[in-house]
Amino acid sequence: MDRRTRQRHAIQLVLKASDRPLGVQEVFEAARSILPQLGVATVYRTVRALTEEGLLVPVEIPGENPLYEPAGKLHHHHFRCRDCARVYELEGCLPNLKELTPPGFSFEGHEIVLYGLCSSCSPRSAPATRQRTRSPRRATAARAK
Amino acid sequence: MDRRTRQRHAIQLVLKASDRPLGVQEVFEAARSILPQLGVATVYRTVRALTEEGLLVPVEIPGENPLYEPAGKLHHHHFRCRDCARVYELEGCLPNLKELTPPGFSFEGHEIVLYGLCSSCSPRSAPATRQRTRSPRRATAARAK
DNA sequence: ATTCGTGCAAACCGTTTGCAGTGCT
DNA sequence: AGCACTGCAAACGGTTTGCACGAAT
Repeated sequence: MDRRTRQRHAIQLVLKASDRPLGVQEVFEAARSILPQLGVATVYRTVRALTEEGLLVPVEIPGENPLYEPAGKLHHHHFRCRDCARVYELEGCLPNLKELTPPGFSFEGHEIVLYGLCSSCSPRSAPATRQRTRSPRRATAARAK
Repeated sequence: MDRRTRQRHAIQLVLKASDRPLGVQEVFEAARSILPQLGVATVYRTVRALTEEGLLVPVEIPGENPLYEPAGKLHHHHFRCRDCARVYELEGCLPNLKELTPPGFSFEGHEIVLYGLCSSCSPRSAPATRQRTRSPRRATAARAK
């Protein structure tokens, strides 16, 4: 995966321009508005390649299809809005995680996901810019061999 | 879902007898040894029903198919062994989770998953009972409407 | 006797893959 | 020109669903 193609460029652009992790379908739709003839398979292949090259990091939210964000960010976790389903980046982490590890087990990594309502979807302080995304796209799909 | 059928009984039995959350496929195989004519669809339907009835709780490990465990346990999280892929129950939780919530967001829940090697798979202290499960079953599958 | 639950197979849907054509280099 | 990358469509694999049979009440 070393050539500079339009499609690869468009896909990277979309992901870099987003302030939140995106799913393959979202990337596909966004990139398609730049490059109409783009196919989904290419998005899958490219996202996978970029991930293997270390330029992209998969963000796995339990029960959902994987999202992707550009690599190189500081260690962080995510917040998922139960209303608009968007996933936001969180700052910081917790210090005592390792303490949960049972004796005899070795601790290597962790994942934390917070759930709730984002500021746009909170009943009280709904800002003017309340563009809901209402993205319920979910799908029973596979997880690769 | 109110009748006491053999299959429902077998499925509940398998899940109750396990010390760790199980996937649908695992439940299927185990229950099948009790009730050979059992079909997968029934396992899916029953597990879903039991979950909706509040008797089962789904355990979602990022990037994997959902597992299920009997409801009624104390609040806890899970540890996934990167070698044998088994998922273990952890005790306890962390107190400061809410602090990670950004201003304007409302905190409702959280999920924590630890990764590493379980005691059976740790290089040093491998106990005699080292029955590896090496379960690489993973699959690109859907997540249902 | 009813009617719910089951088993089977087809349908679904996100993801992967084979193949022939396209466009980088 | 050579070959990596793309697009298309078929293949995959876990999960769901329609339908007719079988069993619980």
